[in-house]
Amino acid sequence: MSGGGCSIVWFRRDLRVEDNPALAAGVRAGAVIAVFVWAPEEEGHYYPGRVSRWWLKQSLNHLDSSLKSLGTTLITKRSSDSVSSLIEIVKSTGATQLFFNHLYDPISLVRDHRAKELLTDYGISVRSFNADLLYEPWEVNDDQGQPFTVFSDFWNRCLSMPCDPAAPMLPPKRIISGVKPVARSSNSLVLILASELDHLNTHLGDTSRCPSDELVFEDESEKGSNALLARAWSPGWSAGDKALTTFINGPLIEYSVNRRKADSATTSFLSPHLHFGEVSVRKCFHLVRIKQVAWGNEGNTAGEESVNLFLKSIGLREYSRYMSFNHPYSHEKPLLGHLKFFPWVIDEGYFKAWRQGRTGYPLVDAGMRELWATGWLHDRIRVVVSSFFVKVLQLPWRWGMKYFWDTLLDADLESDALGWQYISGTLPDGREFDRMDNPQFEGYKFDPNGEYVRRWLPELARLPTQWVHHPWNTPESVLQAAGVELGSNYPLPIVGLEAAKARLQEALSDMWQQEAAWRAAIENGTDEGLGESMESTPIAFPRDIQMEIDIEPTRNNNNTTPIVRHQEDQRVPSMTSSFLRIEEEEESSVDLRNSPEETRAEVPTNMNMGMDTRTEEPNQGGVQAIRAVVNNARRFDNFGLQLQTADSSTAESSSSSRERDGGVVPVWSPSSSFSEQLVVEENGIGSGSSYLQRHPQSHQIINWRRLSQTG
DNA sequence: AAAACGTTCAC
DNA sequence: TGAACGTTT
Repeated sequence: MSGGGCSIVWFRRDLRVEDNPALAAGVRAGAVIAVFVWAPEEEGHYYPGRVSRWWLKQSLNHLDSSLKSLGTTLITKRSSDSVSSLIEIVKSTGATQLFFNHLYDPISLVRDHRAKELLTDYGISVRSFNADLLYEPWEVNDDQGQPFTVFSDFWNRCLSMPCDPAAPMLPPKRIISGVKPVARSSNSLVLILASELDHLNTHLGDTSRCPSDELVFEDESEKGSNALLARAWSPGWSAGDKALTTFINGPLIEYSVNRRKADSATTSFLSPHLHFGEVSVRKCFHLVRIKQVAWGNEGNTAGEESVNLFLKSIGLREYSRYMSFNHPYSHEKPLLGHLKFFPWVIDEGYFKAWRQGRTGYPLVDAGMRELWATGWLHDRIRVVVSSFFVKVLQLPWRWGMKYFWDTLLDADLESDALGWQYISGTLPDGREFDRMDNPQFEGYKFDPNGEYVRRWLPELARLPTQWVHHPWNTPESVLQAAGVELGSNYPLPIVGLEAAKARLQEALSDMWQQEAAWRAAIENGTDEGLGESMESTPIAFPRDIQMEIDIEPTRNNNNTTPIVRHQEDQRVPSMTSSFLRIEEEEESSVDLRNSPEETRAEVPTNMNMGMDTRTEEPNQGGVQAIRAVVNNARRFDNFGLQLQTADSSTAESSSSSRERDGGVVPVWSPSSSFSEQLVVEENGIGSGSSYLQRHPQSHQIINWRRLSQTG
């Protein structure tokens, strides 16, 4: 035991006892205080949605009972500031160490770093681990030591790393509790236990001074809907483990064949378990690999192919963290900068029709109804509905992403950001913006027999398969026989595909013009005005959208209102009933104002940072993370919460490294004034030349495709 | 056996 | 749309 004190194991999205390095370290170090802090206000816009909160609640209960059977309990805290809560726990328990596992979203990057700094200052020994990824983002680089910019290259490298991902660890056999159990009711057994523990560990902390808060994850209105979820899903790590085994021994082998069916029960259904870290990705990877080898030996190529495909989806999850780490704005800003100039259609009516599954395109509508009803959507259908959203309706992608966030059971900021950016054509390897998918064709591809559509759109149930994916040009007699009355029973398409295509072309040429003008303005050094106006005109978003599907049919299909476009990437709509109200100014102030180089923030310019990656130095992404966080900090400031990073609008980042299982983890610390040079200098590289000078293309829109080809 | 042609699927 | 793969000539 080190130092006689006990350690805090801070659980977050790693709600498992198996293969949990932070927990293992805590157990190794002695007595453990397991803690979960619920501070959703820290997430800003991304207050978790109803179904996601439901899952979390179940998962925490499950973890608590697992911990209890191992000898301790989960202390839960309600907080508006995780780090302060940790400090309070330290004070009340006398803990001397803190262990936690890494997260990679921008808010976590900074929050966790702040936790490290403050608690270290407090004399606490802090260590953090990788529990969420096969490899840490900073471990995967190209031959020049730069982060990859396309998925396939990234994933190929992951699969050919010199070391295999760490083998999963076994769960601890027993945990010595760092807190004395408190007798909530007068339970003599608990008291006996407590005295026993006292006997064993005289230095133990005292939970009576560190009681758990009751965490509230649902309000009365949500309880009914949540009750249904339990029929279909079992949150918690052991159910996740079971799901993993079931999948690997069953549907995995057919994965490649079945993946095109919209409603097949052949996906892994692991995503919510993975989101909350109930299932270890590494364990998943190793088990799947074992199967792959076995099938390889048998010459089962279909099985091998399935494994490759499944691993690829694991890879995309990895890549989403990788992107988030390297480009922390990717959940709110397009990575290819020109999309900033796309004239999105601001039409709440379209948005509502999409959410309610009343667009007039059966496959899209079926998907949206399923999402609303169940919190689940097959991966293929996610692509269909989001592509429709962006290309046909041309609604701002972040509205759609936010809706996914609010409604998906496996809502995951990093994965969803990657998905939507991919769909929106804002990634170098994403699909082209001007390619429009046809929901009718996709319908026959993914739902050839119309079963999926009929399940979720009962009004079309009697339509013959031949017509079920395009009721708009179905003969009147057939419609009548099927009891479909277009425009009342089921809507006509709210936007015709041909019209949408024309509109898209127009919008794109508009976008390129704007982009060219912007670029010209920059070259003339007069970008201030344009940039300023761009940033300062956020589009107001409807505040209280009723997400309930109202029964009244949408009759106004012939949309006569002129299309409103806006030259700005959207504010994220705030649809959840978070008490945190986001005010106008904070969103658009993704402030790129203080330093000139900030104007290229959405373009990843860190591709040719000449730094030595052997030192595992965090790249530019970390710096951007800090910026993002400073913004968030400011956001919190508006609500009277205090974050130490918030006081300066510019942040300096310095980096240092800490040991981690023999490896080195980049640690980011925001301090008083921004200087990217410092980062470089601390590396002992390229001192003197500023980041900007080394990046002449920083001010330009980079053609990523070209770049990635030549590179 | 190489080339031309068709099919499929994009993260 | 075009890269990758499979099939045909």
